[in-house]
Amino acid sequence: MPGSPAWWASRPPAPSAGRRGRPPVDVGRIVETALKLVDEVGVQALTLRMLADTLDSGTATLYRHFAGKDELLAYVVDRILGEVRVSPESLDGLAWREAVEVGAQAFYDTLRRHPNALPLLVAQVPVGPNGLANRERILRLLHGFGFPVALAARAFTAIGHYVVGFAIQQHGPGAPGPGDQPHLLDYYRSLDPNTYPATTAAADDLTNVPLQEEFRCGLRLLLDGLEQARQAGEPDASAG
Amino acid sequence: MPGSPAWWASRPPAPSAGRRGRPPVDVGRIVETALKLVDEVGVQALTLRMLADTLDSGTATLYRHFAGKDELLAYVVDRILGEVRVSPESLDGLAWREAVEVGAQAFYDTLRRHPNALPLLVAQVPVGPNGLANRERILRLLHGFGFPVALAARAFTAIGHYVVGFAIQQHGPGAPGPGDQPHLLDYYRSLDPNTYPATTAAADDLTNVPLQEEFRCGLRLLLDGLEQARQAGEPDASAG
DNA sequence: ACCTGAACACCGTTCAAGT
DNA sequence: ACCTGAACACCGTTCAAGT
Repeated sequence: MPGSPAWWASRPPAPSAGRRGRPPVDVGRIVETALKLVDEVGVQALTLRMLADTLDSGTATLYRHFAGKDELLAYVVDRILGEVRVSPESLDGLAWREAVEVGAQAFYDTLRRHPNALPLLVAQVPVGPNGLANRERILRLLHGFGFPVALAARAFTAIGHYVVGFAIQQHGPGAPGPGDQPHLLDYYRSLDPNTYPATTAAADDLTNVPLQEEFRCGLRLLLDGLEQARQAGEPDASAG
Repeated sequence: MPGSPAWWASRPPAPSAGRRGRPPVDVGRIVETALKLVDEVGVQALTLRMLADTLDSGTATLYRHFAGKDELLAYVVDRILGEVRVSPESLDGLAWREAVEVGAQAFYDTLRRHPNALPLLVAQVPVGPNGLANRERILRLLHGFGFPVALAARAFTAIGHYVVGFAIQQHGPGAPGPGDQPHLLDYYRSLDPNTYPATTAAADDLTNVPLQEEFRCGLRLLLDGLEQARQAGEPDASAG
């Protein structure tokens, strides 16, 4: 089912109203609660039993709204992508690079709010409504600034990869938290300088860089390359 | 344990020789077999029972060599990173961009050989011996071409993100295989052109691009940006 | 001293029995 | 007609009992 986008359109029947005074168990509340639990305990620790208990329900009930855990998690991903909000007015008068930076920053900020959910965002192409809407917005922006269709598509992919890749390495589960940061630095420094001279020399730069700065620095590198390709006027100007 | 690099140095005692005619169950053979199974059935489907059966052993035996499944999988990751081999002679006389392209291509080719293992490479900073060696090699190369230490570190991170991000979206589990490709294209085309004009217009470019070409195109965008930063002479030339 | 069968406390998923 | 308790076939991990 995941990997195929068709399932997104075929939703189960509308949920019934809640009874016995409990709030109704509808798709929206399940997804909202699942995201809250993922934020709290992580993707790996989330179980359907835990989710059902939090909803004052049973695991079997969840299967009346979703085909399985994977489908539920796909809805959680789209729920997160819905948080990426950039008001059109805030982009007025900006050059394409600045506008894309605002969008990438908003995406990055959203991902930072849900670090435990990051593993969910890497394994699939998001085909939910919010994922589609975000992509549509960026593609239109780039077209408006003269990007050929093919280059705009590649730019979107490259920028998306960069943001998610950066976020997961810096904030994903397993990434060193503020408390572990010195340990990772110590680890790099403890390596034999004769065997790893470049790594030990760059130890500080591999661990101690302010995140916001490093995020923008790498993003600008990517945008610099895109600007060159745009000016060249065709997507494959630098190839062959 | 994952996320902290210290465990890598503390290995369990050397394994005993095999008995009863079976091949010995040592760390190397466990990791090799685990990688083979991951390649065949995927990360999600790999179970310790399956691994133990393949090794003609029991699950409890695995815990004499690894602290748990996570640690075993970290060894599998480093085993994969050991496949990235670039002979120093093949880089002779190349400009830094060409040399980095060769390295990134070798990394990408290795990942393509193990598409089912890709989810393992995104959630952690590889601190195993092969991961360290690869990073050391690239950092030294960049230093040799005049990259300041900080810029070289960021370049390595950015390029690594790009390669893994590209590979997982194109080849990871859940990504559309050759058989699903037309379905994804049809899905994009089936969207309402009034709601998603840019997405439907770019449908072909989002699904039908030759992979090798798209990989190099995006990589070159990144390298273009890095070249500008290098010429500017300092890592934060474009910032503030 | 080293190995491991069998158990433990779970997990996602299903379905027959309830209301 | 809709919901769900209880079961099913697993999972990663542990430890007492074997050699």
